[in-house]
Amino acid sequence: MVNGSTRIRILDTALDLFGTRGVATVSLDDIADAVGVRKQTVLYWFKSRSGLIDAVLDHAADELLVVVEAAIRSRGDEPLDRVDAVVCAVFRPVVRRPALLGLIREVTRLDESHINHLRGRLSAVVDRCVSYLTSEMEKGRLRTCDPMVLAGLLYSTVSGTGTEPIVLETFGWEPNAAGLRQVRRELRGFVRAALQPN
Amino acid sequence: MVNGSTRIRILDTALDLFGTRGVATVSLDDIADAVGVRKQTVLYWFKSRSGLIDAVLDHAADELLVVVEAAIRSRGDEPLDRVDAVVCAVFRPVVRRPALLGLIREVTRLDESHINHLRGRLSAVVDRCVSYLTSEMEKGRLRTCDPMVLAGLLYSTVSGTGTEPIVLETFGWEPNAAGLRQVRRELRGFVRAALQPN
DNA sequence: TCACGTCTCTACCATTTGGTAGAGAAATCT
DNA sequence: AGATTTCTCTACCAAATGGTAGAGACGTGA
Repeated sequence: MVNGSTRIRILDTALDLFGTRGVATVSLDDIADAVGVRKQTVLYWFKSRSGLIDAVLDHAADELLVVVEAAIRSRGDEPLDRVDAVVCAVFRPVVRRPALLGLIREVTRLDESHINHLRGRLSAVVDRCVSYLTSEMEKGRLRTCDPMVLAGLLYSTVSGTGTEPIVLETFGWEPNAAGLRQVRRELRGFVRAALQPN
Repeated sequence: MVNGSTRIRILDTALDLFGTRGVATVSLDDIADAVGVRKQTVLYWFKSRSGLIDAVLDHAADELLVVVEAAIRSRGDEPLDRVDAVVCAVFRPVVRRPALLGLIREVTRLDESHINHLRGRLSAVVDRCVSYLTSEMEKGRLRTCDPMVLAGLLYSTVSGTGTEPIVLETFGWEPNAAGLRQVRRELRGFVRAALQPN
């Protein structure tokens, strides 16, 4: 494979389009146009639309895993700081690559097969997060509650904030760099308050 | 209009399908089949697909407004209780009519015109929520922060929890009545902790 | 030079989509 | 009864979709 760049450009472009506009509304022609190529070129690199979707999900999961893994290892021992680091890490793609979380959220609209595909890729991180929260709760360093559900709540809060700028605008928020920093600051405070022990 | 039932059945069915499967993936034929009628009957009642979407959004906004308004008036003076009542109220459709919040969330995937349509219907409640949070913060009865962003965060958390059962399942959650009660309990605790003053 | 694998193209197809035209049944009004 | 309105139907259509078939351009190795 001498020239891998076309394949990667297709993958990147598809991720952006799927994540921002929704998988269902993006056709192979849309992707091909955005890459500057014909639809048949897309079908040369990926055997079908469904295959492309799986490949894009893999691509997204890879990006996300790297980000989260790095954040979990980053800061000191205090769990509130560590969760805070993950929140910041997951929030970064919100600014730099808004499509990423948007695509993960698309999972609710996909076929069973694609759902399972993505789930397989993400389950390791999810398990690690849950067991981490569990152990910190047992030590009394986080508010005691169901760690599984808490992990889901944290995900919903961060992902919802990041993927629904339109909704935030309805609440009066302004979509610029200062606004994003403001949202991130509030988000961190919100999560920190929600996890505080006792 | 002697027989309004067909129109209403179409509206109800479309709300369910749009909300659970996503607006883009549901065709007029799908809706007609589910109602037990031909596509042309749908187009008799609604002048176009776009018109149907707006009508369904109105329908959803109406349902949601009633629920929220009632909850806001319900309990005593304490803001944590009142927010709790709204959380419970918004969570109820999650169980009884999962499509409702799912449809609201679809707003990020819609055209500008539909977005503005829905926004117009919801802005009154949003404004009321924000000004309520503001006044309670000034009285020191809620954790002080940006009330607009907080309102958005609350929405994201509740709506994300309610519309992404698939994600919650990835976190190990079990999709049955007991599981839902569990999620609601954790959600209320989470929000309460996040809003506690100081 | 020739053969071969890589990469993108044009041309085409079957299906599905939103939408139009207009007929027919049935209730309602005069 | 006759006329009109309400409601649903069959029969189409043009455009867009995912996908197939196969040719041509291009570089590489023998």
